[in-house]
Amino acid sequence: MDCNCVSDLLLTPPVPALWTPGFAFPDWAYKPESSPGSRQIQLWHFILELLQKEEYQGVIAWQGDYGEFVIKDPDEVARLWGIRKCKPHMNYDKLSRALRYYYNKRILHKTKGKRFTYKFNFSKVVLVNYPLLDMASSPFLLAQNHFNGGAATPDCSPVTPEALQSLFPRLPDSGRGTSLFDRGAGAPGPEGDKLRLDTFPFLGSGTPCYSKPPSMLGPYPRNPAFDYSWGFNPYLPGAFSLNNCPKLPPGSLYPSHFYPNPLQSGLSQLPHPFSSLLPPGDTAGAERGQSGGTTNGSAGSQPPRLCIPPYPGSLLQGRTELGNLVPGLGERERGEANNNVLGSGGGGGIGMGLGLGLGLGGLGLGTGGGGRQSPSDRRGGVKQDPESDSELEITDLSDCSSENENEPDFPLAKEPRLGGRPHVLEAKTGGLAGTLPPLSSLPPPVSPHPLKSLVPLTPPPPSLPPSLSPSLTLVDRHRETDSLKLAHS
DNA sequence: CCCGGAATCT
DNA sequence: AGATTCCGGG
Repeated sequence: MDCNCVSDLLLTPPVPALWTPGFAFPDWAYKPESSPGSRQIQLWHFILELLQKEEYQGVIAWQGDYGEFVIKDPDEVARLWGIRKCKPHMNYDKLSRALRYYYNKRILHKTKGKRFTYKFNFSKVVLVNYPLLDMASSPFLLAQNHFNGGAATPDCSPVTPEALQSLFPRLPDSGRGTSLFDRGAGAPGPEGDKLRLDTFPFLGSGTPCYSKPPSMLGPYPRNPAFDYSWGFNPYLPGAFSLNNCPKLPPGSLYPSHFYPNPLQSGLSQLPHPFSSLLPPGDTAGAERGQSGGTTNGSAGSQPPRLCIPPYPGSLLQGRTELGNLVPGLGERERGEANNNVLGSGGGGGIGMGLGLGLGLGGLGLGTGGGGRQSPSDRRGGVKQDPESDSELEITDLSDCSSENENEPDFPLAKEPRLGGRPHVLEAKTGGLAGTLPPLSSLPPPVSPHPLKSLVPLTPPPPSLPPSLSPSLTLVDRHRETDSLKLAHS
């Protein structure tokens, strides 16, 4: 409280009246402000956040295996983290300690032999946020799950970041530079929503395939298992089903209050996946282009949200599995218990998929103008120049109470040492590579996964671009993971 | 760098 | 609980 960090501000979403705490991260993963105790963003969220922002590609980026990322600039990451947490004395050593802290939780593990390289266990990450998700139901997760032969290796049974990104995709044009600390601006205007609706007839204002989250329908216990702060609740009937879609009033498909995102400064910045369909120039935030991000994100409008009704085509046409799942929700427990889901692939739901495969891979980064403006770019600057940080918007620590630390000063603009540490993957990142975790390393498809038949192959609506064909992407990705799996064996 | 124990803080 | 801080050790 004493720390009026940017993060604090950002983590305080304009919670609409309809908002209930029902949709939030599990407690251990994220404490919304309303909840007692720590409300700070967690490190791994922050990491994901950074990874997601194109402007931080120079600092941290996906690299190597699925889920693997490299901290290209440890000091910078630490600095950003320190800023976020109002810990001026944060450094990589401490940060890495905190990362190590995740090993036990199996959210992260270290890629041995590669400095500054860690790997997300996306299965865990997903589970954390979608604890009820039956891994057996997701081709991605399933394939990934087989990765380790179902063994309970503490190591990776990672869901591909790709899969994760299908859930929480990084906006291909994230180059518009919503800053990590800019939460408000660039909210998808009505235009954007409209467009999306237009693009997806099934989402059309006339027939919004959305149903109210349980929390909206009535009170339910605040069970972490029900928390979906990333905005998309796979367990919502409307999420997966084309049927039984209670209609919302026109225009209410993306009501900001419907899926307000508590992770305001974090994953909430994840854009609507469909926004990648927006024609260039349309998007609300497009104006930012090269400005290198916003200066302050209080546009007053709603923050960008992730309201993802997964693409229905990739879902079972029926509601069945979910229908079966949902009633059992209450019995599920939280946290680690959900790890079981990983191994308990067995009989579970079938082919309900995650509604992923939005074909992001086919979309250009379109990050439009300006090229990216990695914070590390300023490494060419001078250390003593406090201004050099201003372009980051993150660096304003004036709000940071220095009660904790008697020394108020952050190591402001760090000494740019572009040549200092090895900058991995600097060249390769032409466009999309920076946005998506590397897929290129994957071997070519080998053979269809036997379970492929479980994947709904419903053809996409005609209006859908080919790249969005879920049947294609799903299968393809399935193959990818499959072949990857083979490669590992 | 990386690891993990321990004390401490919030 | 989730860090943060410190630290000895590899």
